[in-house]
Parts: sequence; structure tokens; C-alpha cells
Amino acid sequence: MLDKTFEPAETESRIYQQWENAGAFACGDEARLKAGAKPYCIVIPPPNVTGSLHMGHALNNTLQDVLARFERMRGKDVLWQPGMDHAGIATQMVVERQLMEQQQPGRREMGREAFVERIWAWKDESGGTIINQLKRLGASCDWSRERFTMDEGLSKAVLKVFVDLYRAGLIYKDNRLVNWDPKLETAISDLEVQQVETDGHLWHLRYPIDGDEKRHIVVATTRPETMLGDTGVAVHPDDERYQDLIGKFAVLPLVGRKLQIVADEHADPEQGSGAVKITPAHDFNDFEVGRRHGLEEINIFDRHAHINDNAPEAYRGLERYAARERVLTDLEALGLIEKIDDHRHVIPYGDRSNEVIEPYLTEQWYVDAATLAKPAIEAVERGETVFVPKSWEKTYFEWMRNIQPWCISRQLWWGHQIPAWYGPDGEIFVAHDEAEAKALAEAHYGKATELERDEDVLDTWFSSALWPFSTLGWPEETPELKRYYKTDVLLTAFDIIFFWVARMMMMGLHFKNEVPFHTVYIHALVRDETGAKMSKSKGNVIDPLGLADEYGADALRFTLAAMAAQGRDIKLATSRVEGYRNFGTKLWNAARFLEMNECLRQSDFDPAKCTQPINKWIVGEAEKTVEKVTEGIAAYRFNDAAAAIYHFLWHVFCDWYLELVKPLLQGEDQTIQAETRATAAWVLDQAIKLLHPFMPFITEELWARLGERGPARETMLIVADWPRLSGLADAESARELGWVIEFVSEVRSVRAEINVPAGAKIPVVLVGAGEETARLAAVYDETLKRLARIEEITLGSEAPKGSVQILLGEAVLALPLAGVIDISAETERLRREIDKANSEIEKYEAKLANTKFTSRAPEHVVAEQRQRKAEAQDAAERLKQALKRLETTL
RNA sequence: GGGCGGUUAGCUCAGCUGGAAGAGCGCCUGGUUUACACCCAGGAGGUCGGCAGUUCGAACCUGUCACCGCCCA
Repeated sequence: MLDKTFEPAETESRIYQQWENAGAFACGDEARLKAGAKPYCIVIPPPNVTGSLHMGHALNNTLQDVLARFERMRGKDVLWQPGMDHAGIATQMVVERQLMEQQQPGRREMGREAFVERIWAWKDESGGTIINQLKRLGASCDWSRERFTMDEGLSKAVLKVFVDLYRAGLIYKDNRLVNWDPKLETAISDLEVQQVETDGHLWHLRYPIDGDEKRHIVVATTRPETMLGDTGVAVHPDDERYQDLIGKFAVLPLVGRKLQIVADEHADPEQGSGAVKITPAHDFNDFEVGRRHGLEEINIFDRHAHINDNAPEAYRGLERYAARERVLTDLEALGLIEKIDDHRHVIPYGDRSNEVIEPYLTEQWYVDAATLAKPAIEAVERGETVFVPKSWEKTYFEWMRNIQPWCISRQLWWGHQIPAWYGPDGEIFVAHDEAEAKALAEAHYGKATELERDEDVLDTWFSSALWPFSTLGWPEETPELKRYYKTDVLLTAFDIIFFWVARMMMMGLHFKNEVPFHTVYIHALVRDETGAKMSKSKGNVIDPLGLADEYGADALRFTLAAMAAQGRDIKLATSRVEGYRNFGTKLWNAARFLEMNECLRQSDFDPAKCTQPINKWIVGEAEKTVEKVTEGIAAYRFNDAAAAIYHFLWHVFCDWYLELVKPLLQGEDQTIQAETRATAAWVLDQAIKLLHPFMPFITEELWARLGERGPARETMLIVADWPRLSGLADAESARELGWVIEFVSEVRSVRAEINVPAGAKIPVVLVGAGEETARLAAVYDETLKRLARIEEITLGSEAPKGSVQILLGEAVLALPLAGVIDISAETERLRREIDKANSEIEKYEAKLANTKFTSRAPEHVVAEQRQRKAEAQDAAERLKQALKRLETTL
């Protein structure tokens, strides 16, 4: 006997263990393959090895699991490929922090090799907690195939990609501005830079004109310290104020360098004085201006963003903000500060270090992203990969068409070391290993030569970009690669379109000549109840595992899926989770009810052979639900699918079917009882299957518990067949049950409205009932009496005096309650109903009187309106009669 | 400055190709109906952001305005 409630805490880990033991998550099941199963593959967006589960992961992986379980039940050979990435910066930071806390030597003291070893040790010990957290959610990944971007195989893929791209001219070294993190001492990607609006100042500086010392040109800057690296001044070509100065020189104060005054459209005549100082080595815009006019690029910072020897001695060694103070003091002393305005502007911060990022001129490795992007753009244009929702294609195109060279080198130790070796003269040899590099060098120099390997490592995303094929064994031509590439769908939040989708598309197309997935499903971002992005600093983070502890993983999953409507952010309220926990309990108790009523599954049960209308009706409803859930998931409309199964189980199966069937289960007729028991059990089985992708634990548990009696289960639910039903809808029984439900609902509603005590049983006279209605009343007599709390149902030709009257089909339900009810309240109720009917009649009449409508609207729409008008007229007429009868009793 | 999205019941949100406004939660009323109080029954609550247009007909299409959010400069 089932308990009153399902206990997630006691059940979830046991069930998960059973799935794993049964090998249910593994791809390539022999029996399936023999049956001709088609492959279905999703690669997980690899979580960070340092990461722990947040709500975004929970949503992302819940949806992947819904798809994986759904397709598995549909008989496909499912591979949900799991793994993690090595998160270069984040991981290195974690371990460095740990060393510091334990007061151990820092990485520089311990040296590269020892440090990297130390990271591996950290990874083995405390990395990847997120994997276990995913398991707690029920993720059905094929863990036997778990991969890590630093694995040998994946590293081999990285090596090959780097070498191939280099040899194809698509990877090169260049001296450009990068986003430099002076704290971490490495270049970082544009995407790892957060632009933060900040209150600052705009300093207006006066630069004397060369040869005309009395004259000045005023430039405005938010970063006065960078003036030490100025090599020019730009004015707009059309700016009349400065026409005579173009081509002349200004003199850089404090430094004395001559600055060419150039005409460039970058200078905005509306902003400040209209003239801007140009510091090509320390500003992205200035860099472009400098290149256009051949201005010198003078780097004034070292790697810590302290002033270097390219500046006058007085400033050397100063930290950038100290340098700013010093520069301002000195300019002030010279009277060269014209004015200082308050100014709001954006400052770039590194998202890992939270340090102000410095545009910094260094030599780095780049991928020619523009070239690789072309086929990736075309593939989406041709529809080889589609975005769901489609609107995200725009974002993708926007990004891809304006793509910048991708800086892939990082000044870190944790990651894939760049396979480039340098000769004594700086000649570069890119090779798969040192031996090959040496051979290349020997060929180049004509003799064996000592080489030095590039110290830097590759951006983590360089290896992640290969994920859809490197995890499948590439560059080896493995059977898995052949079978599962291209994969089916990638699920991700929109903020990852650039990180992931774009790069995987480029690499997949270049190396596999085929897109990595046919669909990209972009899901919502999870926010808190008020719509704010969850963040630790705001303290509004809802821990998914906390919710799973409190309400069960199933409830959390169902909530996320139910709220995952396309194109919207999710504002998560715990009340929703609670509500869906209740839904689980409801299901549990329905099963408990069946158990108590001996509703056992029958192996030879055929839903098409039901004889009782109530059973014919519910199997038809089940079929409709199967359709809705199946279509919903297949179309990534997770919320629709979730709503369909929720509605069916609670509001159709529990609220109506089980209630309607109670008399039959307790009745005399053994045949009917047997059919009903079998039907109930069968329907519940279908529902459990439909719910399984969303609530895997409770459904698997019920599957097992219900399997203890009746025919033995052939498989666990996770690999059971997805329902495929057809031909079960039966219009006749649907109409019959519709009548019963309306009967009960109407009586209940009116009872409440006129304050009949809930416990009181009242008589009902069915007036003007046709033959069929009379038959139904007789057949469902017991059911109606029970559900509507009726004492007796009799047929009559006229409503008894002073009775409450309800329209039901062609008949009138008369509740003879004279003396019990408040006549004036009932009169009022009828008047309201009549008014309502009348206004409807007017509406339809107006519509139908409009010849434009009747001539232009489709036939069936017009017919529908006529029908409704007739119905409303009929209702109004009968309501008037009812009112009249009521009034005559007064 | 450029782009995208949003504005529907008190709250959180559905509403696919334009043909009678929906769900969950909350709220109110009433319930010891032997599956379930994590429950049952009933109910209130909406000028679908404003305006203009297209259409026989608009929450849905077009334009415009307002406010909110996000992304990119």
C-alpha cells in the first residue's frame, strides 16, 4: 500500500542508482540498434570544472533531460554527451587562492609544471561538483562517456585544429590591442569584459600649438594619464574651427612630443571641444585612427598597468591611478586644465578578476574568425541549422557579420599550451609536437637548432568550440563520430550564442564540413521573483538544490519546464514549485486510490474495446493528451506539454474520471467493474509515461510500485515505450460525459450561489427532457446524485412551483426548494442570466445584420454566429419562463 | 547612438496561421463526500499599455507614442 505522500528524499538517489545500474543512460544499446533505432544526440554545454549548479544550469539541463528521456522512450538511440571544460582563468584563480589561503608558495615560486600538477590534483579532488548536482536533478547523461576539455583525446583535437588552421593561414600572430587584465596578467576575450556605467569626469586639457605657443587646442578625456602615450590629435574634417590646424602639430605637455593634428571622422564636433587626443596604444578607437593616419603607437604601461620607461622619468613605475593624479597635478600647475566636467561613461571590467581592463598593445595569437564565419553564416541562411525561437538568428547574424579577429592566446599556465616553437631569430614553427617542430626547424635552418616553446595557452573556448565532435572521438574516425555527428540540438541561454554557438558552428563546418547540430534552442534566463538577474552580490540567488531538497527534484524540474515558454525570461517564484510538488502528490494519491480499488493492469487490455462510455471517454481524452504532450516536446514547447499532462491528470482524470467511476467500482456489475478497473490502470500508466520526462523520479517509483501486482513490468519506465494511440476518440461518449459534467457543475454552482448547505441533499426534477436525456439521467442516476449531492432525480413535465431552474441542453433542471431558498435572490440570479443572454443576442444580431460580414466572412464562421444566436434566443426564452414560474409562486 | 524584446486577472505568465479572453499561484465563500487539507466544491477579478489605421471582424497585422528590460557601441 502506498503511503499518503511521495518522499523524494528517500527515493531519488535510489532510483537514480537503479537507472545507472541498468545502464539506462548509455547510448548504443544493442537491442535498440538491432531494432533499427535512429541516433539522437545532444552535447551538454560543458559546465565549468570549478562551477556549481545555479538556476540557469538547472533549467538548461532539465530541458535537455526532457528531450533525452522523451526520445529514449520513443525508441531512439540517445546519447546525451556530458562533460566539463577546464575554465582556464577561473580554475587557475581557484588554485592560486587556495595556495594563498594555505600560505603555500605561489605559482611563480613553484613553477609551471608543479603548478599544473597541483591543479590536476585539485580537479581530481574537488573539481566537478556540478556533475553530482546534475545527477541529483535526474540528468540522464551517458556518464560512461564523460569528457573533459583537457583530456588526452580532446587535447589531441585541439592540437590538430591549431596546426591545421595555422597551416591554412587561419591562425596567425599579430600585434594588436587586446583586453588586458592587469591583475591576472593575461589577455581576455571581448566577451569576458563587462561594461559598467560609472560616474567619472571629463577633463578638458589644453595642448599648445607648435610654433604658436599662445594658441591651444583643447582635448577632452576621461583618462588623463594616457596622455603620456598620445601621438596625435584628431578633429572632424568638416569642423570649421580647426581647418587651419589640420596638418599642424600640437605639443604634448609634460612630454614635449609633437602631436600631428589629423582630420578624422572619429572626432565628434558635438562632443566637448570637438578635438580628441589620440592614444593608439591605449584605446580601441584611437588604435584605428592611429592606423589610418600612420601615427606612432607608444605603449606607456607594463603588464601590471604601471607606467613604463616610454614615459618621462617622473612618472615611471607609478600605478595607473597614481599616474593620473600626478599628471593632473602637473598639468594644473602649468595651467593647462581648462575645465573638469562630471561625466558618466562606461568602464570595462574583467568578469573574473573584477579589475578595470586595459586596452593593451601586445603580440597575441588570433583566429581569422571572419573567414571561418562565412560558411557558418551561410549554413544558417540555408536553414541547415535553425534557431528556436527563430528571432535569435538575427542576433547570430549580427554577431557573425561583424566578427572581430578572435584572440586565442592567454598568459596562463592552465590550458592547452600553444604548439608553437621559436627559433633563436624568432622564426615560428607550429607543429604537433616538439620533434616535428625540430624537424621543421632543421629544414629551415639547415641544421639542428634549439627551440623555445610558446609559453601561452589557448582560450578555453578554443577547445569548447570543438566539443560536438571532439567528445565523439575526433580526430579519430570513431563509430560514435559517424553515428552521432551532426548532433540534433543544442540547448543554451542567449548569452552563450557568441561563446558557444558561433564558435562551434565555425569549427564544426571547417573540420567536419557539416553543421554541429540542426537546431539551436535558446531558452530563457532565470530571474528572481521580481525580475532581477540572480547574482551573488544582490543576494537574490535561489539555490536549485535547496528547492530540490524542499520540494523534490521532480517539482523543480516540472516548474522550470512549465515556465520555459519560448522567448521569455523566467521569473521564478517558489510558490510555483510548491504547487507542482502538490501535483506530484495528487498523482501519487490517484495511484493510491487505484491500488485501494484493485485497479490492476491487464495484459490483454485493449482501450479500443471499452464498452462503457465513461471508459471510452477517458481513453479518448488520454489519446488527445498523448498528442499534445508529444507535439509539445517535439516542438520545444515545453510549457505546453507540461500544461497538457498537468491538466489531464488533475482536472480530467482525478477531478472527473475517478469521481465518476466510483459508483462503478463499488457497483454490482462485475463486468463493468472489471473493465473500469483495467481502464483506470491503463490510463494511469499512459499518464505516468507522459509525465516521466518531466518528473522522472516519482513516475519511475510509481511504475515500479504499480508493477508489483498484475503483469510484470518488462522494463523500467525510463526505457518504456512512449504511448502511441489512435482511433480512441469517441464523439458519442464524449457528448454523454459532457452532459454529465455539465449537469453536476451547474447544480453545484447554483447550490453555492443560493446558499444551499453543502451537506444538504436536494431533489431534482428534470423537466422537458428528451428521450436521450432521460436515458442519461437514468444511466448516471447514482453518479449524478453522488457528485451533485442530490436526493432523487425525477422526470416531470413542469417545474414545481417556487423551484430554482437551470437550463441544461433541451431540458430544465428544477430544484424544488420553495421555503428553503431566498426567492428574491433567485429572481435576481435569473434576471442577470436573462440580461446576459439578451446582450449576446444583440451582439450576434448586429453581426449578422452586417451584410459585409455575411458576404465576406467564411461560411462556417457565419453559420457559427447564427447557431450561437439561436442558442442565446432559446436560453433567453426559457429563462424568462423560469422567471415567470418563480414569480407566480410569490 | 544602433539593435532586440516586453507591456494580457492582485502576482507570475500562456494565448501557434486575426473569428466568443486562459492557466498556476494568491484572494473570498463553503466543506471531517472512507485517494489526496500538498485536498474538495464554488466564486470574484481583465477598456489584452495609449492613440491611429488595415479588415466584415484585431490581444494577434501596420504605424505612432509612452513606459520597462536586455544586448552591442
